[in-house]
Parts: sequence; structure tokens; C-alpha cells
Amino acid sequence: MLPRELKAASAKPLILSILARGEGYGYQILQDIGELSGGAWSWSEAMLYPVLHRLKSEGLVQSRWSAESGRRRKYYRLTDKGREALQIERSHWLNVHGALEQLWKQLDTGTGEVAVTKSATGG
Amino acid sequence: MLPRELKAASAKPLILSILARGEGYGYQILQDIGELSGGAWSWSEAMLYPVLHRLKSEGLVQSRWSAESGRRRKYYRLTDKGREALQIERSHWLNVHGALEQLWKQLDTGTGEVAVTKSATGG
DNA sequence: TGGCATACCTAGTTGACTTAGGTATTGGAA
DNA sequence: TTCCAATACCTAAGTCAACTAGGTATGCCA
Repeated sequence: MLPRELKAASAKPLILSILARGEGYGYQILQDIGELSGGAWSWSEAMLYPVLHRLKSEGLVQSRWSAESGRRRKYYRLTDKGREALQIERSHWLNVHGALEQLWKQLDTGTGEVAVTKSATGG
Repeated sequence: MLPRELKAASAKPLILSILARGEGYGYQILQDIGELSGGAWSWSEAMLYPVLHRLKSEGLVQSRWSAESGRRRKYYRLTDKGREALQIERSHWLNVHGALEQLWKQLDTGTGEVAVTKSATGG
């Protein structure tokens, strides 16, 4: 079970990334996340739908109703703004990940104790 | 400026990782984070101290007062439980990171399972 | 004495997951 | 037909934690 904060932090980039592969609807996205996580993250519908609505209100996704298969579904797809937002989210994530990796590398190699390497020149 | 959720998600692993390098006190930790982020994450004292107190209440860190340099400081260091928690946090993080990387790799190489109708070259 | 950096802390607001429901269709089993 | 599970969508209220906006105190220098 993921910590709530990590789930919150990954929600937006995760859904934007899934929708960047192509159109999708809520229930399907839930199953995608279940597969990606090996069933370990326990995403619920009550988690997903508010996020989708938020993304829509931010203009990052568009939605359309469909009943092609007899069952009504609300399909979502990324807007151009959504694609930009995904890249921003991605860069934020990689930024934090880089910092953590740097710290963990120090711990694994035992080089951290005294001095911090100041290599990051903002890039 | 990091999204609040990402800051929240990284707070615990970040501080645990910093303290895993050795003892540290609040103000110093803030400066460490400032260096790690290139000053881009805007961590404040009002963010840090509650986290430290929470970590202590969870038994992940211990604290001691010191006035070696004339100025009182509260030094924190990891407990054994804190070291275990760090590994758990790390595995959670890497788990999510792995999923995102997988998705992003699909996007970059165009190997997503769904054929997108619109041009993938995207401008 | 005044001002700034250092160094710690907390109350109340805001935002986002979680709990705990609700509505409706489809298809198989009894 | 009726029952049940899976599919498919949604929301209100509780809970938790960052954030805003303060507060207290020491060391150093002009």
C-alpha cells in the first residue's frame, strides 16, 4: 500500500501519461494502473474520478460520452495543454528523483558522511 | 516551484535520506535541500519542523539539544527503525518511478499499445 | 542600539485522499 | 423472472498534512 502522499504526487503524471498513449475511460484507466502496479497501489474509483474531473477543469483533458459497446462510457483524451502539462510534471518528477538518487548513491557507496558534491549546475 | 503533492511525497524520503548521511539540525537540513534542488523547491521552516516532529513521533529519528557553537540547535539522527523506514520509502518511490518510466518509454519510442489517430510527431 | 541571519516552534486555513455510500446497464445463473 | 456480479459513473463528509502567517530567541556586526 502506497503512502497517501506518494499516491497524490503520482496521480497527475500517471493519468496524463496513460492518456498520452491514447483515449481512455475511467474504469479502463483503473485497470491499467492495477496492471502497472501489480495490484499494489489500491487505486479506487473515488480516487480516480475526482482527479479526472480536476484535469478537465484545468483544461488538460477533454471528454466525450460514448455508448458504442452498448454500455455508456466517458472517454478522456489529452489536450495540447495536457501534453505540455505532462512534460512539466515529468520534469518535476525527474528533478526530485535525481535528488533522491544522488542521496541514495551516497548512502550505497558511503561517500556522503562529510561533504556534499555540488555538481548540479541547474539543468 | 514543485507541485505541493510532489513536495509532500518527497518530504519523508528526502529528510530520512539526508539524515542517513549523519546527524543534522533543522536549519542545516533546509540548506541541504536548497542545494539539492538548486533553490527551486522553496522548502520553508513551517514545512520542515512539523515533518521532523512527525518523524520523531513515529520513532524514525531521535533528537538532542546542543549548544556547542554558542547557538542552541536541535540535532536529529536516524534510529534503526528510521533506517528501515527509509528503505521502505525508497522501494515505494522506485516502484512508482518504474511505472512512470515504463509509460514514458512507450511515449518516447511510440510503442504504446494503442494506435493514435493523430500524428505522433506533434509539431 | 538596531538590523539581519540563524534557529526553533505552532494555530488555523486549504487542499486532496479515504471512507462510505449512491445510480444504472449488461450478462450469466437459479 | 429474479438474483448477483462485473462494469461504469458519481459525490458528501471525514481525515490528514502542507501551507499561510505568524511568534520567540540568540549571535554578530556596525
